[in-house]
Amino acid sequence: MNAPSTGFSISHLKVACSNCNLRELCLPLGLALPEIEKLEELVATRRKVKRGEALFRAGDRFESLYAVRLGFLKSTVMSSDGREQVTGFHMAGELVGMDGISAEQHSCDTVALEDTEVCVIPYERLEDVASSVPALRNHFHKVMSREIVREHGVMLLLGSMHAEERLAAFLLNLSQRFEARGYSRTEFVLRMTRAEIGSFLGLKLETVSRVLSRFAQDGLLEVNQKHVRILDTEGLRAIVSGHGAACGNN
Amino acid sequence: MNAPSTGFSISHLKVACSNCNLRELCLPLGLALPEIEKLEELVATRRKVKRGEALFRAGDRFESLYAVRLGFLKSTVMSSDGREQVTGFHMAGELVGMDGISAEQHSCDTVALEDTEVCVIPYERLEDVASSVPALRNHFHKVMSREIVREHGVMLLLGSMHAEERLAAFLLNLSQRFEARGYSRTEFVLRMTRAEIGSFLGLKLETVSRVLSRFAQDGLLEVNQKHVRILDTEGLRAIVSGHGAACGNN
DNA sequence: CGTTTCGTTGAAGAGTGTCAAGGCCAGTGG
DNA sequence: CCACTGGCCTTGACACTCTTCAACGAAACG
Repeated sequence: MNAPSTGFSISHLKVACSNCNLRELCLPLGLALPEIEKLEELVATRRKVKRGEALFRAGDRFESLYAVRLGFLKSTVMSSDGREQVTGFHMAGELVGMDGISAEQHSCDTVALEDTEVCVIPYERLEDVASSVPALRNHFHKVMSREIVREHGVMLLLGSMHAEERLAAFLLNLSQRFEARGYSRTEFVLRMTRAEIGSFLGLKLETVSRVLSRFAQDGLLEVNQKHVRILDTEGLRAIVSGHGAACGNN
Repeated sequence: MNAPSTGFSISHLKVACSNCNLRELCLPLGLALPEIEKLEELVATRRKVKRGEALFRAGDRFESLYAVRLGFLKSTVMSSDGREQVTGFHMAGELVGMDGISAEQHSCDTVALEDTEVCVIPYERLEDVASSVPALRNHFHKVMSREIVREHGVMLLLGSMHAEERLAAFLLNLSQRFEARGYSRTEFVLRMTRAEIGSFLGLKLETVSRVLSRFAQDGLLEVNQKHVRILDTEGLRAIVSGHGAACGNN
């Protein structure tokens, strides 16, 4: 029963949400012990996804949701004529796969941008457990709702912001998410390419590159390929809120 | 107990989902009678919203979801610096308010574009009923998931399409939704202004107007202010799929 | 260590936005 | 009934942002 810290048994894979350091992100607060136990039954297995591989693809039968344990992924949708759009980037503690519920098959591809590990949450079981654990059900609904709200924010960004504003908002968002996970708020590595950032932000990769260079030139940040250090968070905020702060009109 | 078909009692307002002609849109298929009864208890009241009034506003405490019975609404989000983005238009049979679940308060405004009537679905009661009626719970999850998928589509549109493609996709989407409700697929009235269309599509109202004129000139449709008649659905489809079909490259 | 992928930068051009003027329509009040 | 008003829509001219095309440099990978 008690797995030694060496060894690599199935039971070791079978997880302990209760001492997962992501539980504040994944789980509702204040679950009683019996509830946590039900929950741990829920998470059947883990799954590793190598960089470049897909966790699932559009058209795949929907069976499970996935909680990212570690790593980094992107989701993309594709139009009938082959245009691709990155709809989101996912990091530890986030839940992916909810797009699949509606049609019982996935509607987007979700691909690892670095070696990634996820907890597999069989959906049918989740439905069962959720109906008997109100706090979990509630939490699940909130997570879905939060995704809807997040996407509203992306629509605002795509629909009404300029390139510089989009990039600034994007960097601040990443910054904040890293911070919430205990990483540096100001210094991090971009797991995605310029083209992927561009796709997400509705820009071409050249524009992304140029704007990053401009930010660096203006002393807002340092960029070295994928490595970013934010020097002036407030400056970025000012850019998001209608260009440079000094510009009162608009 | 049995309300006469004349009269206008509360019980009459208290609604019968079972013979609502929108039930295919709102409800899961194949509910047994007792389940439908539970469901009818759920829908406490109706609410009328006059043109221009808000069903709810960002910041309002979240208490209920709303099923549109008749009318037309828009949802908008607003950035801290006052930019507004229309995130969706809603018509009969659609569920609105799901943005509010995550933070227990709404994060967008939802405003009637014409006199509208909604069924009020108190959320707490929905959670209760859903946990004991699997089909309903399932359906609810699907509706939320569908909203996520819809928004992915909007992100694709905003992130990677040109003005003409956006407008064509928008018109086809409306067309299809009207058809699903038994209205004409080819002839309808736009309930929103050019500015609202533009906001939704990430374009300025002038661009919307120009593109509509161009479509009319190309024989794809007739436009008369808010009245639209689609003449060439296939032509519009061709535009959505990478500009004019004849244009093989790109 | 070559090959490939990714990133940067420049110049030219297309697509939208901006500004401005005028037309159309519904509602209002004389 | 008609003139007036205000909101909405259309159209033109011009400016500007972003894309496109192209070349090159830098890092990653086998």
